[in-house]
Amino acid sequence: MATILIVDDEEDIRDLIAMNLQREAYDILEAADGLQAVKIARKKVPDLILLDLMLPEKDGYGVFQDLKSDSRTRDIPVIMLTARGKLDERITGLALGADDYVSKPFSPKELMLRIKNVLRRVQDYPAGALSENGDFKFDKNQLKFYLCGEEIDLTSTEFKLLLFLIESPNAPQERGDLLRRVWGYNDLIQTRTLDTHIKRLREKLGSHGSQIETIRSVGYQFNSNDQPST
Amino acid sequence: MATILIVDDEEDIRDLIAMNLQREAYDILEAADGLQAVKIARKKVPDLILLDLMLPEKDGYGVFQDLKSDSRTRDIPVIMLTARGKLDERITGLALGADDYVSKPFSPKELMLRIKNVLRRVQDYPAGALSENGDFKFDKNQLKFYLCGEEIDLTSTEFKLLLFLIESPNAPQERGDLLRRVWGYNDLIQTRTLDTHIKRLREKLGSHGSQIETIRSVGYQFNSNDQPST
DNA sequence: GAGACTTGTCACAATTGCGTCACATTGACC
DNA sequence: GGTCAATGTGACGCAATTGTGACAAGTCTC
Repeated sequence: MATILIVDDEEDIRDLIAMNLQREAYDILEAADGLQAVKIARKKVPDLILLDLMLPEKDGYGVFQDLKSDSRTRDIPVIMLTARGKLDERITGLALGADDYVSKPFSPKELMLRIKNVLRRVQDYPAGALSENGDFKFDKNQLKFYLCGEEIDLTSTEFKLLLFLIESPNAPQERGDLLRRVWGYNDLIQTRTLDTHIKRLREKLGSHGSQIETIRSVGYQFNSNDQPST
Repeated sequence: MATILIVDDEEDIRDLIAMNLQREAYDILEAADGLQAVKIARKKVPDLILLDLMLPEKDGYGVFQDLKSDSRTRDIPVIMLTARGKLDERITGLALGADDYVSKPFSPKELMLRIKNVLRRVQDYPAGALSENGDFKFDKNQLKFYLCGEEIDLTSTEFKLLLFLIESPNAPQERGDLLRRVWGYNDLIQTRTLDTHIKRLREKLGSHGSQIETIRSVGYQFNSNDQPST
């Protein structure tokens, strides 16, 4: 379930959003002014904040800055709502770091779409969808792999193999296990396929390729560079 | 002039609407049942559809679904009319994607207001109907597509396909999902239709065609050139 | 009903992933 | 240092996937 904080004093917008979203099991928090919003956001961390820039008491941008300056709320995506769709306001909002920007009047459909788009980023990544180790980062949903922030194109076999190695770092993985888990081979067959793929992986990893170590007569092992937290 | 399609078999409502609206230069189309409504809507694309859920022949929701599953009418705003103002019905309607919902009995003034509200969104603020990514721009109301400001003629299938890809940029869209969302295929059927349409799209996109990337054994992905706002 | 347009399917070409092989290199043990 | 098994490496070929052009059926327009 996603939690959304709505910062707005107009009831109809709250109703609209509540009606559209609650059916899909969203948890709605409400706040009529800025201070309260920041307070709620810090207490129960929402997945998304819907911020109306036309607040009665406080400047919407100020609330936004407050949220962004607190580490507990800094990384929550914010969708801004404004009465006017002026370009310079839009630019200001996006420049400040808003994730999206919707001008009133808007259709329910549009708002829902934007909310879902933003939430998709959050919800598509349930715990475990991202796997990370040092400079190695996996996006298991999108089947993408990043090395030092740069996307590296891996084939699906390479992806599975590297992921399996990295999820058990600093421990040798036996050939038989690798063949079973990555290729689905159940019999202990004799094949050089594994070695060839290790080679191709090392190539694609460049200087980091050496982190895949050969354990003679056993298999392969990924050596993490991560410092164990002391 | 705005064009409104009224799907209703109660003459008084039609009269009411006609009287109120024609003075302000609206074009009224009429349909007494679902099939006819869908037919008219496809032929002469209205700006707004007023759909009575209490139809004699067909289920109003069914008509709605029909309209929404056709690319030519999918993005026309729909106001639902119902005799009952139950909240769950209202929610069902809005969840399905209706733009507004009016319960009978209603005052002419209220209905006019809602009609004008919806039309204003479409006519003055087409923002919700616009989808944009880099040089790619969609007008979902007019079903038009612009590349670098120039209109490119897309068929409705091409439009749906490209829009779906672009609304989830930089992420692979699986063949199955595309076939389901664009073609409505629910079974995992084996077809080359998708590939053929991708090819036709790439052709029409010219040098930008390469932004549609093939993800082997998975599907296709649209690569955005947009810089993420920092 | 003629003609233009859209769209699904097919056959064939091009591409890509991947398993295997031959040979080179390495490392353990004598 | 010699020997042998295990692994590294580059090349090759098959099979699956995708690109491409043509075609025919269906739909809409006039």
